[in-house]
Amino acid sequence: MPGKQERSENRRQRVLDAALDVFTSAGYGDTLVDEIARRSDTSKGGVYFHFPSKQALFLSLLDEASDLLLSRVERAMAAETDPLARGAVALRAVLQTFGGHRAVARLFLVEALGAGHQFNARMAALHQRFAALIKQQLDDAVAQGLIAPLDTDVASMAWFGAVNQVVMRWVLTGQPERLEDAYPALRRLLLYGVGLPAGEKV
Amino acid sequence: MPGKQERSENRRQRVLDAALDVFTSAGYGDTLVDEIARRSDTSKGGVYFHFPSKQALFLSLLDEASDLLLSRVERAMAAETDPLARGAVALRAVLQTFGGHRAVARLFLVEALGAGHQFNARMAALHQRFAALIKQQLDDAVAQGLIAPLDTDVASMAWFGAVNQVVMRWVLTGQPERLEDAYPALRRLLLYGVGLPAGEKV
DNA sequence: AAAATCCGACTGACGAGTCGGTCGGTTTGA
DNA sequence: TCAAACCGACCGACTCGTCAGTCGGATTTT
Repeated sequence: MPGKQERSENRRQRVLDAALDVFTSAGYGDTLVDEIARRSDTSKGGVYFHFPSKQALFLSLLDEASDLLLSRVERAMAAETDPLARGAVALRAVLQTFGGHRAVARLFLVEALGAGHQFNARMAALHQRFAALIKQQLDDAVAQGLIAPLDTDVASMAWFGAVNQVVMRWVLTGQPERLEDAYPALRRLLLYGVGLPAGEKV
Repeated sequence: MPGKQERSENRRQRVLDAALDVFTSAGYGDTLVDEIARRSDTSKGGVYFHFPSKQALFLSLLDEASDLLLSRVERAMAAETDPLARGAVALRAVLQTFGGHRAVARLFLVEALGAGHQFNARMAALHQRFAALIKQQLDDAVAQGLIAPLDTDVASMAWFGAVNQVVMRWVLTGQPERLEDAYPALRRLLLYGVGLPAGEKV
Protein backbone atom coordinates (compact mmCIF):
# COMPACT_ATOMS: atom_id res chain seq x y z
CA MET A 1 0.00 0.00 0.00
CA PRO A 2 1.60 3.23 -1.06
CA GLY A 3 1.34 6.05 1.46
CA LYS A 4 -0.21 9.35 0.53
CA GLN A 5 2.80 11.19 -0.81
CA GLU A 6 3.98 8.05 -2.43
CA ARG A 7 0.85 7.40 -4.40
CA SER A 8 0.64 11.00 -5.41
CA GLU A 9 4.30 11.08 -6.41
CA ASN A 10 3.84 7.92 -8.42
CA ARG A 11 0.97 9.45 -10.22
CA ARG A 12 2.87 12.61 -10.91
CA GLN A 13 5.79 10.64 -12.26
CA ARG A 14 3.53 8.53 -14.45
CA VAL A 15 2.17 11.72 -15.92
CA LEU A 16 5.69 12.99 -16.63
CA ASP A 17 6.68 9.71 -18.24
CA ALA A 18 3.63 9.65 -20.43
CA ALA A 19 4.13 13.29 -21.31
CA LEU A 20 7.68 12.59 -22.43
CA ASP A 21 6.39 9.83 -24.66
CA VAL A 22 3.64 11.84 -26.21
CA PHE A 23 5.54 15.10 -26.60
CA THR A 24 8.45 13.35 -28.27
CA SER A 25 6.32 11.38 -30.63
CA ALA A 26 3.71 13.96 -31.54
CA GLY A 27 5.45 17.26 -30.87
CA TYR A 28 4.24 19.91 -28.50
CA GLY A 29 1.55 21.42 -30.66
CA ASP A 30 -0.03 18.14 -31.68
CA THR A 31 0.04 16.68 -28.21
CA LEU A 32 -3.32 16.44 -26.49
CA VAL A 33 -3.51 16.65 -22.74
CA ASP A 34 -6.23 14.03 -23.00
CA GLU A 35 -3.73 11.69 -24.58
CA ILE A 36 -1.23 12.22 -21.78
CA ALA A 37 -4.00 11.47 -19.30
CA ARG A 38 -4.97 8.32 -21.15
CA ARG A 39 -1.44 7.00 -21.34
CA SER A 40 -0.67 7.70 -17.72
CA ASP A 41 -3.84 5.90 -16.68
CA THR A 42 -5.26 8.97 -15.07
CA SER A 43 -7.62 11.64 -16.17
CA LYS A 44 -7.43 15.15 -17.48
CA GLY A 45 -8.36 16.43 -14.06
CA GLY A 46 -5.61 14.32 -12.56
CA VAL A 47 -3.05 15.85 -14.87
CA TYR A 48 -4.26 19.32 -14.00
CA PHE A 49 -4.12 18.53 -10.32
CA HIS A 50 -0.37 18.00 -10.61
CA PHE A 51 0.46 20.59 -13.25
CA PRO A 52 -1.11 23.97 -13.73
CA SER A 53 -0.89 23.91 -17.52
CA LYS A 54 0.30 21.97 -20.51
CA GLN A 55 3.15 24.42 -20.85
CA ALA A 56 4.25 23.96 -17.24
CA LEU A 57 4.20 20.23 -17.73
CA PHE A 58 6.46 20.54 -20.72
CA LEU A 59 8.81 22.83 -18.82
CA SER A 60 8.97 20.37 -15.95
CA LEU A 61 10.21 17.78 -18.39
CA LEU A 62 12.80 20.15 -19.75
CA ASP A 63 13.98 21.04 -16.27
CA GLU A 64 14.18 17.41 -15.24
CA ALA A 65 16.19 16.64 -18.36
CA SER A 66 18.56 19.57 -18.13
CA ASP A 67 19.29 18.78 -14.51
CA LEU A 68 20.19 15.27 -15.50
CA LEU A 69 22.42 16.40 -18.32
CA LEU A 70 24.16 19.20 -16.51
CA SER A 71 24.82 17.17 -13.39
CA ARG A 72 26.46 14.45 -15.42
CA VAL A 73 28.54 16.90 -17.38
CA GLU A 74 29.64 18.72 -14.27
CA ARG A 75 30.54 15.53 -12.50
CA ALA A 76 32.63 14.42 -15.45
CA MET A 77 34.41 17.73 -15.68
CA ALA A 78 35.17 17.86 -11.98
CA ALA A 79 37.43 14.85 -12.39
CA GLU A 80 39.76 16.64 -14.78
CA THR A 81 41.86 19.76 -14.55
CA ASP A 82 43.27 20.31 -18.03
CA PRO A 83 40.77 22.52 -19.89
CA LEU A 84 40.87 20.54 -23.10
CA ALA A 85 40.54 17.28 -21.22
CA ARG A 86 37.54 18.73 -19.44
CA GLY A 87 36.04 19.61 -22.79
CA ALA A 88 36.63 16.09 -23.99
CA VAL A 89 35.03 14.41 -21.00
CA ALA A 90 32.13 16.83 -21.15
CA LEU A 91 31.63 15.82 -24.75
CA ARG A 92 31.65 12.19 -23.80
CA ALA A 93 29.23 12.78 -20.95
CA VAL A 94 26.83 14.48 -23.32
CA LEU A 95 27.03 11.68 -25.86
CA GLN A 96 26.59 9.06 -23.17
CA THR A 97 23.66 10.77 -21.55
CA PHE A 98 21.78 11.44 -24.74
CA GLY A 99 22.83 8.07 -26.08
CA GLY A 100 21.03 6.42 -23.21
CA HIS A 101 17.94 8.60 -23.37
CA ARG A 102 16.88 9.10 -26.90
CA ALA A 103 13.51 10.54 -26.00
CA VAL A 104 15.18 13.12 -23.81
CA ALA A 105 17.53 14.01 -26.63
CA ARG A 106 14.60 14.43 -28.92
CA LEU A 107 12.85 16.63 -26.42
CA PHE A 108 15.85 18.90 -26.23
CA LEU A 109 16.87 19.11 -29.82
CA VAL A 110 13.66 18.86 -31.72
CA GLU A 111 10.54 19.35 -29.69
CA ALA A 112 11.72 22.23 -27.55
CA LEU A 113 12.32 24.25 -30.67
CA GLY A 114 9.02 23.19 -32.08
CA ALA A 115 7.14 24.19 -28.99
CA GLY A 116 6.61 27.78 -29.95
CA HIS A 117 8.02 31.09 -28.94
CA GLN A 118 7.19 30.83 -25.26
CA PHE A 119 10.06 28.37 -24.97
CA ASN A 120 12.66 30.11 -27.06
CA ALA A 121 13.95 32.22 -24.20
CA ARG A 122 14.25 29.18 -21.99
CA MET A 123 16.09 27.24 -24.65
CA ALA A 124 18.33 30.15 -25.53
CA ALA A 125 19.35 30.38 -21.88
CA LEU A 126 20.15 26.69 -21.80
CA HIS A 127 22.20 26.92 -24.98
CA GLN A 128 23.95 29.91 -23.55
CA ARG A 129 24.82 27.96 -20.44
CA PHE A 130 26.45 25.21 -22.42
CA ALA A 131 28.22 27.53 -24.78
CA ALA A 132 29.59 29.48 -21.82
CA LEU A 133 30.84 26.26 -20.30
CA ILE A 134 32.73 25.47 -23.48
CA LYS A 135 34.00 28.99 -23.91
CA GLN A 136 35.39 28.94 -20.40
CA GLN A 137 37.50 25.89 -21.16
CA LEU A 138 38.75 27.40 -24.37
CA ASP A 139 39.65 30.65 -22.69
CA ASP A 140 41.48 28.72 -19.99
CA ALA A 141 43.32 26.70 -22.59
CA VAL A 142 44.42 29.85 -24.35
CA ALA A 143 45.44 31.46 -21.06
CA GLN A 144 47.52 28.41 -20.18
CA GLY A 145 49.17 28.49 -23.57
CA LEU A 146 47.81 25.09 -24.52
CA ILE A 147 46.44 26.46 -27.77
CA ALA A 148 46.97 29.58 -29.82
CA PRO A 149 44.57 32.49 -29.29
CA LEU A 150 41.38 32.32 -31.28
CA ASP A 151 37.86 33.69 -31.42
CA THR A 152 36.43 31.67 -28.55
CA ASP A 153 32.97 33.12 -29.07
CA VAL A 154 32.67 31.65 -32.51
CA ALA A 155 34.57 28.53 -31.54
CA SER A 156 32.32 27.69 -28.60
CA MET A 157 29.25 28.20 -30.76
CA ALA A 158 30.72 26.00 -33.43
CA TRP A 159 31.61 23.27 -30.95
CA PHE A 160 28.16 23.39 -29.49
CA GLY A 161 26.54 23.32 -32.89
CA ALA A 162 28.70 20.47 -34.09
CA VAL A 163 27.77 18.27 -31.16
CA ASN A 164 24.17 19.32 -31.41
CA GLN A 165 23.97 18.29 -35.02
CA VAL A 166 25.60 14.93 -34.53
CA VAL A 167 23.17 14.13 -31.75
CA MET A 168 20.30 15.39 -33.82
CA ARG A 169 21.16 13.17 -36.74
CA TRP A 170 21.25 10.24 -34.36
CA VAL A 171 17.86 11.18 -32.98
CA LEU A 172 16.31 11.54 -36.40
CA THR A 173 18.01 8.81 -38.39
CA GLY A 174 19.53 6.45 -35.85
CA GLN A 175 23.03 6.96 -37.20
CA PRO A 176 25.50 6.09 -35.86
CA GLU A 177 24.00 3.02 -34.23
CA ARG A 178 25.43 3.95 -30.84
CA LEU A 179 25.77 7.66 -30.35
CA GLU A 180 28.98 7.20 -28.41
CA ASP A 181 30.62 5.79 -31.52
CA ALA A 182 30.84 9.33 -32.81
CA TYR A 183 32.99 10.31 -29.87
CA PRO A 184 36.50 9.69 -31.25
CA ALA A 185 35.89 11.40 -34.57
CA LEU A 186 34.11 14.30 -32.93
CA ARG A 187 36.75 14.78 -30.28
CA ARG A 188 39.50 14.78 -32.86
CA LEU A 189 37.63 17.24 -35.01
CA LEU A 190 36.96 19.62 -32.19
CA LEU A 191 40.42 19.55 -30.72
CA TYR A 192 42.15 19.93 -34.06
CA GLY A 193 39.77 22.67 -34.99
CA VAL A 194 40.84 24.61 -32.00
CA GLY A 195 44.45 24.38 -33.06
CA LEU A 196 45.71 21.41 -31.14
CA PRO A 197 48.54 19.99 -33.29
CA ALA A 198 47.67 16.70 -34.94
CA GLY A 199 48.85 13.66 -33.02
CA GLU A 200 48.52 15.16 -29.56
CA LYS A 201 47.31 13.07 -26.64
CA VAL A 202 44.47 14.18 -24.31
CA MET B 1 -2.47 49.69 -66.56
CA PRO B 2 -1.37 46.43 -65.08
CA GLY B 3 -2.93 43.43 -66.78
CA LYS B 4 -4.76 40.91 -64.74
CA GLN B 5 -1.93 38.41 -64.64
CA GLU B 6 0.44 41.07 -63.49
CA ARG B 7 -1.83 42.30 -60.78
CA SER B 8 -2.38 38.76 -59.64
CA GLU B 9 1.35 38.08 -59.50
CA ASN B 10 1.87 41.23 -57.53
CA ARG B 11 -0.74 40.17 -55.10
CA ARG B 12 0.70 36.71 -54.74
CA GLN B 13 4.12 38.14 -54.04
CA ARG B 14 2.73 40.57 -51.52
CA VAL B 15 1.19 37.64 -49.71
CA LEU B 16 4.51 35.80 -49.70
CA ASP B 17 6.32 38.85 -48.38
CA ALA B 18 3.81 39.40 -45.63
CA ALA B 19 3.84 35.71 -44.79
CA LEU B 20 7.61 35.79 -44.37
CA ASP B 21 7.24 38.72 -42.00
CA VAL B 22 4.54 37.18 -39.92
CA PHE B 23 5.91 33.65 -39.81
CA THR B 24 9.32 34.87 -38.77
CA SER B 25 8.04 37.16 -36.09
CA ALA B 26 5.25 35.06 -34.65
CA GLY B 27 6.27 31.53 -35.53
CA TYR B 28 4.23 29.12 -37.57
CA GLY B 29 1.80 28.08 -34.90
CA ASP B 30 0.99 31.54 -33.68
CA THR B 31 0.63 33.02 -37.14
CA LEU B 32 -2.91 33.83 -38.17
CA VAL B 33 -3.79 33.67 -41.80
CA ASP B 34 -5.95 36.71 -41.10
CA GLU B 35 -2.84 38.58 -40.07
CA ILE B 36 -1.05 37.68 -43.29
CA ALA B 37 -4.09 38.88 -45.18
CA ARG B 38 -4.14 42.13 -43.27
CA ARG B 39 -0.46 42.85 -43.81
CA SER B 40 -0.58 42.05 -47.49
CA ASP B 41 -3.55 44.35 -47.91
CA THR B 42 -5.77 41.59 -49.12
CA SER B 43 -8.26 39.32 -47.47
CA LYS B 44 -8.37 35.82 -46.16
CA GLY B 45 -10.15 34.73 -49.29
CA GLY B 46 -7.45 36.38 -51.33
CA VAL B 47 -4.75 34.44 -49.56
CA TYR B 48 -6.66 31.22 -50.09
CA PHE B 49 -7.14 32.03 -53.71
CA HIS B 50 -3.37 31.93 -54.23
CA PHE B 51 -2.46 29.18 -51.77
CA PRO B 52 -4.44 26.09 -50.92
CA SER B 53 -3.50 26.11 -47.24
CA LYS B 54 -1.46 27.80 -44.58
CA GLN B 55 0.95 24.92 -44.75
CA ALA B 56 1.40 25.21 -48.50
CA LEU B 57 2.07 28.90 -48.11
CA PHE B 58 4.80 28.17 -45.62
CA LEU B 59 6.32 25.54 -47.86
CA SER B 60 6.35 27.97 -50.77
CA LEU B 61 8.47 30.28 -48.68
CA LEU B 62 10.83 27.50 -47.78
CA ASP B 63 11.18 26.47 -51.40
CA GLU B 64 11.82 30.01 -52.50
CA ALA B 65 14.47 30.39 -49.82
CA SER B 66 16.23 27.11 -50.43
CA ASP B 67 16.43 27.81 -54.13
CA LEU B 68 18.08 31.12 -53.37
CA LEU B 69 20.55 29.60 -50.98
CA LEU B 70 21.47 26.57 -53.03
CA SER B 71 21.90 28.50 -56.24
CA ARG B 72 24.30 30.90 -54.58
CA VAL B 73 26.27 28.13 -52.99
CA GLU B 74 26.50 26.18 -56.20
CA ARG B 75 27.58 29.20 -58.16
CA ALA B 76 30.30 29.95 -55.65
CA MET B 77 31.54 26.40 -55.67
CA ALA B 78 31.63 26.18 -59.44
CA ALA B 79 34.37 28.80 -59.48
CA GLU B 80 36.78 26.62 -57.52
CA THR B 81 38.30 23.20 -58.07
CA ASP B 82 40.19 22.42 -54.89
CA PRO B 83 37.74 20.61 -52.59
CA LEU B 84 38.71 22.51 -49.48
CA ALA B 85 38.57 25.80 -51.31
CA ARG B 86 35.10 24.86 -52.50
CA GLY B 87 34.11 24.19 -48.94
CA ALA B 88 35.43 27.56 -47.91
CA VAL B 89 33.62 29.52 -50.61
CA ALA B 90 30.46 27.58 -49.92
CA LEU B 91 30.75 28.61 -46.31
CA ARG B 92 31.19 32.22 -47.31
CA ALA B 93 28.24 32.04 -49.66
CA VAL B 94 26.06 30.72 -46.88
CA LEU B 95 27.15 33.41 -44.47
CA GLN B 96 26.69 36.12 -47.07
CA THR B 97 23.28 34.93 -48.13
CA PHE B 98 21.90 34.53 -44.65
CA GLY B 99 23.73 37.66 -43.56
CA GLY B 100 21.73 39.63 -46.09
CA HIS B 101 18.41 37.97 -45.34
CA ARG B 102 17.93 37.62 -41.66
CA ALA B 103 14.27 36.79 -41.93
CA VAL B 104 15.05 33.99 -44.33
CA ALA B 105 17.68 32.68 -41.97
CA ARG B 106 15.16 32.73 -39.18
CA LEU B 107 12.66 30.90 -41.31
CA PHE B 108 15.16 28.12 -41.98
CA LEU B 109 16.74 27.71 -38.62
CA VAL B 110 14.00 28.50 -36.17
CA GLU B 111 10.52 28.58 -37.62
CA ALA B 112 10.83 25.51 -39.79
CA LEU B 113 11.50 23.50 -36.66
CA GLY B 114 8.55 25.09 -34.97
CA ALA B 115 6.23 24.32 -37.80
CA GLY B 116 5.29 20.88 -36.63
CA HIS B 117 6.09 17.39 -37.71
CA GLN B 118 4.75 17.71 -41.21
CA PHE B 119 7.82 19.71 -42.02
CA ASN B 120 10.44 17.59 -40.39
CA ALA B 121 10.82 15.33 -43.38
CA ARG B 122 11.20 18.31 -45.67
CA MET B 123 13.79 19.90 -43.46
CA ALA B 124 15.65 16.67 -42.92
CA ALA B 125 15.95 16.30 -46.68
CA LEU B 126 17.30 19.80 -46.99
CA HIS B 127 19.84 19.22 -44.24
CA GLN B 128 20.79 15.99 -45.89
CA ARG B 129 21.40 17.80 -49.14
CA PHE B 130 23.80 20.24 -47.54
CA ALA B 131 25.56 17.63 -45.49
CA ALA B 132 26.06 15.52 -48.61
CA LEU B 133 27.54 18.51 -50.39
CA ILE B 134 30.05 18.95 -47.61
CA LYS B 135 30.80 15.27 -47.34
CA GLN B 136 31.55 15.14 -51.04
CA GLN B 137 34.21 17.80 -50.71
CA LEU B 138 35.75 16.09 -47.73
CA ASP B 139 35.83 12.74 -49.51
CA ASP B 140 37.44 14.39 -52.51
CA ALA B 141 40.00 16.07 -50.29
CA VAL B 142 40.87 12.76 -48.72
CA ALA B 143 41.06 11.04 -52.11
CA GLN B 144 43.40 13.74 -53.38
CA GLY B 145 45.58 13.37 -50.33
CA LEU B 146 44.97 16.92 -49.19
CA ILE B 147 43.98 15.73 -45.74
CA ALA B 148 44.36 12.54 -43.78
CA PRO B 149 41.46 10.06 -43.86
CA LEU B 150 38.73 10.73 -41.32
CA ASP B 151 35.12 9.91 -40.57
CA THR B 152 33.56 12.17 -43.17
CA ASP B 153 30.05 11.28 -42.04
CA VAL B 154 30.59 12.73 -38.63
CA ALA B 155 32.77 15.52 -39.96
CA SER B 156 30.21 16.75 -42.47
CA MET B 157 27.53 16.71 -39.79
CA ALA B 158 29.78 18.60 -37.45
CA TRP B 159 30.62 21.21 -40.09
CA PHE B 160 27.02 21.65 -40.91
CA GLY B 161 26.04 21.93 -37.28
CA ALA B 162 28.81 24.37 -36.53
CA VAL B 163 27.74 26.73 -39.28
CA ASN B 164 24.13 26.27 -38.38
CA GLN B 165 24.72 27.26 -34.81
CA VAL B 166 26.77 30.32 -35.64
CA VAL B 167 24.05 31.53 -37.95
CA MET B 168 21.41 30.74 -35.39
CA ARG B 169 23.12 32.74 -32.70
CA TRP B 170 23.27 35.65 -35.10
CA VAL B 171 19.59 35.30 -35.83
CA LEU B 172 18.62 35.14 -32.19
CA THR B 173 21.06 37.52 -30.58
CA GLY B 174 22.49 39.63 -33.37
CA GLN B 175 26.05 38.57 -32.67
CA PRO B 176 28.33 39.05 -34.44
CA GLU B 177 27.08 42.33 -35.82
CA ARG B 178 27.72 41.23 -39.38
CA LEU B 179 27.36 37.53 -39.88
CA GLU B 180 30.22 37.50 -42.36
CA ASP B 181 32.57 38.59 -39.61
CA ALA B 182 32.44 35.05 -38.33
CA TYR B 183 33.86 33.78 -41.59
CA PRO B 184 37.61 33.81 -40.84
CA ALA B 185 37.31 32.17 -37.45
CA LEU B 186 34.84 29.63 -38.70
CA ARG B 187 36.89 28.75 -41.76
CA ARG B 188 39.98 28.30 -39.70
CA LEU B 189 38.13 26.14 -37.21
CA LEU B 190 36.61 23.92 -39.84
CA LEU B 191 39.75 23.46 -41.89
CA TYR B 192 41.96 22.79 -38.91
CA GLY B 193 39.38 20.44 -37.53
CA VAL B 194 39.58 18.39 -40.62
CA GLY B 195 43.30 18.03 -40.22
CA LEU B 196 44.68 20.81 -42.36
CA PRO B 197 48.00 21.77 -40.74
CA ALA B 198 47.95 25.12 -38.99
CA GLY B 199 49.25 27.96 -41.11
CA GLU B 200 48.09 26.60 -44.45
CA LYS B 201 46.74 28.91 -47.13
CA VAL B 202 43.43 28.26 -48.96
C1' DA C 1 -15.02 13.07 9.38
C1' DA C 2 -11.87 16.10 6.95
C1' DA C 3 -8.55 16.63 3.59
C1' DA C 4 -6.25 15.28 -0.31
C1' DT C 5 -6.62 13.38 -4.60
C1' DC C 6 -8.83 12.18 -8.68
C1' DC C 7 -12.56 11.96 -12.24
C1' DG C 8 -14.61 13.28 -16.82
C1' DA C 9 -18.42 15.87 -18.83
C1' DC C 10 -18.60 20.40 -20.09
C1' DT C 11 -17.46 25.23 -21.67
C1' DG C 12 -15.60 28.89 -24.27
C1' DA C 13 -12.19 30.66 -27.17
C1' DC C 14 -10.08 30.15 -31.16
C1' DG C 15 -8.74 29.97 -35.93
C1' DA C 16 -8.37 27.34 -40.46
C1' DG C 17 -10.89 26.92 -44.18
C1' DT C 18 -15.52 27.81 -46.87
C1' DC C 19 -18.72 29.94 -49.80
C1' DG C 20 -22.09 33.02 -51.65
C1' DG C 21 -21.45 37.23 -53.44
C1' DT C 22 -19.10 41.59 -55.60
C1' DC C 23 -16.42 44.01 -58.93
C1' DG C 24 -13.47 45.53 -62.61
C1' DG C 25 -11.79 44.09 -66.81
C1' DT C 26 -12.26 41.49 -71.24
C1' DT C 27 -14.62 39.29 -74.99
C1' DT C 28 -18.58 38.87 -78.06
C1' DG C 29 -21.89 40.10 -81.43
C1' DA C 30 -25.27 43.15 -83.38
C1' DT D 1 -19.29 51.33 -81.10
C1' DC D 2 -21.29 49.89 -77.04
C1' DA D 3 -23.72 46.97 -74.26
C1' DA D 4 -24.60 42.35 -72.73
C1' DA D 5 -22.44 38.40 -71.20
C1' DC D 6 -18.75 36.45 -69.06
C1' DC D 7 -14.67 35.55 -66.08
C1' DG D 8 -11.05 35.46 -62.85
C1' DA D 9 -9.69 37.74 -58.77
C1' DC D 10 -11.03 38.95 -54.56
C1' DC D 11 -13.85 39.71 -50.28
C1' DG D 12 -15.17 38.69 -45.32
C1' DA D 13 -18.93 36.83 -42.42
C1' DC D 14 -19.69 32.43 -41.10
C1' DT D 15 -19.10 27.46 -39.91
C1' DC D 16 -17.43 23.87 -37.45
C1' DG D 17 -14.20 20.93 -35.32
C1' DT D 18 -10.82 21.21 -31.78
C1' DC D 19 -8.81 21.38 -27.17
C1' DA D 20 -6.90 23.70 -23.04
C1' DG D 21 -8.64 24.39 -18.99
C1' DT D 22 -12.73 24.14 -15.30
C1' DC D 23 -15.71 22.44 -11.83
C1' DG D 24 -18.81 19.87 -9.07
C1' DG D 25 -18.88 15.72 -7.34
C1' DA D 26 -16.81 10.92 -6.29
C1' DT D 27 -13.27 8.36 -4.09
C1' DT D 28 -9.32 7.49 -1.40
C1' DT D 29 -6.20 8.51 2.40
C1' DT D 30 -5.23 10.04 7.11
